[in-house]
Amino acid sequence: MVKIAFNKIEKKWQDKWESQKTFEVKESKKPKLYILEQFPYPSGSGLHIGHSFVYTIGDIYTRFKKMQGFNVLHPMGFDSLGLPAENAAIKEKTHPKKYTDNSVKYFSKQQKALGLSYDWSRMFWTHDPNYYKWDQWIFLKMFEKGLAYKKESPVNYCSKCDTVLANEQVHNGKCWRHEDTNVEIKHLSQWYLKITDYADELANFETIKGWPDLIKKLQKNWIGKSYGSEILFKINGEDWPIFTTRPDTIYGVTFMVVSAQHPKLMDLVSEEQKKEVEKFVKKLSSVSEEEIDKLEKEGVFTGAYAINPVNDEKIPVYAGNFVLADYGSGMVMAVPAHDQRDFEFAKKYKIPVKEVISGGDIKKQAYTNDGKLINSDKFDGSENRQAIGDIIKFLNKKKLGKKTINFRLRDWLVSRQRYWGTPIPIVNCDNCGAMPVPEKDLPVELPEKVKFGEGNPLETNESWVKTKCPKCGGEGRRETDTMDTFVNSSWYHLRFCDSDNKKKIFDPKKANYWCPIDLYIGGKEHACMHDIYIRFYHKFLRDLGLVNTDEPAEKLFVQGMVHGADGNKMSKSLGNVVDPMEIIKKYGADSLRLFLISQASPDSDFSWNDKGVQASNKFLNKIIDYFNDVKIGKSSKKIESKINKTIKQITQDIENIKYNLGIIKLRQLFESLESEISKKDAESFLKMLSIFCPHLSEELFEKLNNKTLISDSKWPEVNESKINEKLEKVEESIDRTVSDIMNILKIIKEKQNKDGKKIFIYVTPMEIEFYDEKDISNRVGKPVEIFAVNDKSKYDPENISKKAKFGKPGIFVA
RNA sequence: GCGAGGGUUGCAGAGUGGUCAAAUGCGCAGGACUUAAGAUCCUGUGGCUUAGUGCCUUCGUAGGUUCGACUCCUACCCCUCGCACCA
Repeated sequence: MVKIAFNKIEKKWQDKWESQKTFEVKESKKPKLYILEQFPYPSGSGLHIGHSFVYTIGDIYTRFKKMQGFNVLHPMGFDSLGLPAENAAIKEKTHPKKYTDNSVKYFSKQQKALGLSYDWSRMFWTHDPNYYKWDQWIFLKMFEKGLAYKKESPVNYCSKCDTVLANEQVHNGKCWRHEDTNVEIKHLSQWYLKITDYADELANFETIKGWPDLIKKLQKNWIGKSYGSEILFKINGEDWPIFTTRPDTIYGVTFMVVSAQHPKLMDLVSEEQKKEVEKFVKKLSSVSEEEIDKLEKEGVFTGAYAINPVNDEKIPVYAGNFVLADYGSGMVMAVPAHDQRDFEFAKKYKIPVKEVISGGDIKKQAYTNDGKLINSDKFDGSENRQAIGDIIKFLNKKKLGKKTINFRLRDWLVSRQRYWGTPIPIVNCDNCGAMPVPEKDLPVELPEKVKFGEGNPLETNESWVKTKCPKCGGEGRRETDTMDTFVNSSWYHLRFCDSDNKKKIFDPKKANYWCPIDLYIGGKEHACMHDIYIRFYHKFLRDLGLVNTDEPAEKLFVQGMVHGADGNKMSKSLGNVVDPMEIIKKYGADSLRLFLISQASPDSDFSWNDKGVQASNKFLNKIIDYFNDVKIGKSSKKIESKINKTIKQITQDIENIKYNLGIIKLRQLFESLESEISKKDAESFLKMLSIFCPHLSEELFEKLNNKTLISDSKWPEVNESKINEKLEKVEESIDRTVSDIMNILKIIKEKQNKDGKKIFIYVTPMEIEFYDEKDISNRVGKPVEIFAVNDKSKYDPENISKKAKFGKPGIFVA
């Protein structure tokens, strides 16, 4: 027995793929394919099992398609700007750049240990100024087109850190570093990207037919296109627009609610109510919608009154904790009789409830069904659905209302008051305002010398902040906000097409050759954010004429989550985390890869299972043993049939990314392999195995005296004429016969306390050539004799051969 | 709270209208090999029954549709993901 040390051969083949540039590609006449897994944030703790899983899924598909003759682009890079590097700077006093560079090194080393088929020559990281230069360039293009603009909006703020906090840094309303400090709300003027200009196009899913329904549903609800009306209410002589889908209930409005986080809230508040409103606002901390929904609905009277445009009624305005400042106009009209949330609020603050749609009983709860209007002046008696249009027409004439489409999707707030992100290329000048940095001055590089831990780090480097206004040449100050790191990952798929380009963001010719991504693989947690942002950016770059496709990806594949062995999400606190590197060390990368994709369907969640990896490892060891002993010569008809059938099935399974089912077929094929097979069949088996377990397959392929790489070889083709269904049927009946014999043996042991000594089998003459005495004897553990039913010399004391049928031989146990 | 997905036999998981007591792997049991253990191989693995048969119960819980449901519908319970400054 020649044992193979997995770790040794893995290194050997990884080095060969690298030195032979096996997976490096360039544009060619061959049909192209672009396969991309969402690139990772290189966290300091290294690769986790979920990473190994996604990369393996993409790797298998890449190797498969390459062998089928496609020109496959499969790149990898690092989304390396982000909060963890900055947190490390604060907590561990390392510089984010140093922290990140180390992480990237560590991370890519671990990725290589998995034997992934990347074109590493295209690798980049987003904290490289050569990359984020183009983030800035896109920002300037958006600014030029009015898609980047400034607006005031609320943020979480810790007075002790003197810093804006991420949601993640807020724990139960307190700062992550100062448990005794309440997080406050502060309003800052911040940069937004006008993604809503693309909302309508993003809400069209015809262009992404290859995406899973679940993602399309999530995006649809997230974008939330709704048809309604905008109605103007006057408050202190000023117009306040509100959005509603129910203008039919406008006569039932008994109060208004403005978001407690609304930047103009204090303008409304009367002197008498000021103290109370301030107290109320101070209590609020988070800007998260999730929190808002879970909160008890509370409010406080502002002292202001709005005028209902249909009847000039005076309506009290409340500040509420459940209205979003960013959605619509940050104010809603409340109709307690016909909206449950408004109803509960009205009961709580003893606000009148006015019924305007008949048909319900509004004493205990709101009536939300249809009916005829009442208490609605001239609209009394009309059906409420009908009234929606009529009331809008009426308001439209007075220029106080109009039909409108509203999106739940909000503009993208990209400003971050943090260091480790792309600097926003703007110079603020007292005379000229916010001026774009000229293209020739890009990139605006992050200064290395800054202080962490208090305030916005960029503001601590005065010499960086101070600059000249690009327009008037006077004194200017650089924008110290950096961009949300989601910006970096919104167009990286295009940079991969031409990652070395020093002059342009990318060469459109190259991008148009490779795009769209044919298979994009990622997690469902990105459905509403990244997966929408990347579509938005792609469309924007299309409108600049840089790409000629409407969508970044033809097909999206959403992989499942790997849970801990206890079924829970892997987490340090639960102690159920599995480190892929330890598994590789112990069992080899091939075993890990095989386990990850054979355990469950790649698109469904599954739980880690130590025994499962061992089983994969065991399977590979059996394969090694087999190839040590096998005689390369001629294959039997049975094996030829099996091999070809397996090729046919497995090709389909891989195409459908049902790798788990493919592995089962490969295992079944392996179980039936015989001690002698042809070189071609042996190679076909290895080729099918190679996309899952590339290292071992290369090694065994080499042992078959091949000088070339299995990774460069051709995917086996099906020879339909070799597939023999009759053979397969016979095999099934042999299995059934063995099982029947075992059953009979069991029964006579139990009933008659008799041990069967010898088995006699009577088979039809047509089948007898397939029945092998030694094989069956081996399986049932008793001597076996097989006769044809028409054999005159057979031993058959009970005349059982008479009962034998095709596919069901007679059995006599002596 | 809202939106999306899911709950299958001891475990991990296949299976979306009949061919399902339900693939495959693990675990467990019996047998072969071995001085023995391990590895490997064979067989079995819901219950009862039977010389290879037949019957009963099961796919989160409770109902419903259907000649027939793990698969379709309704309600409820539980789990996972997302909710806009984590990536």
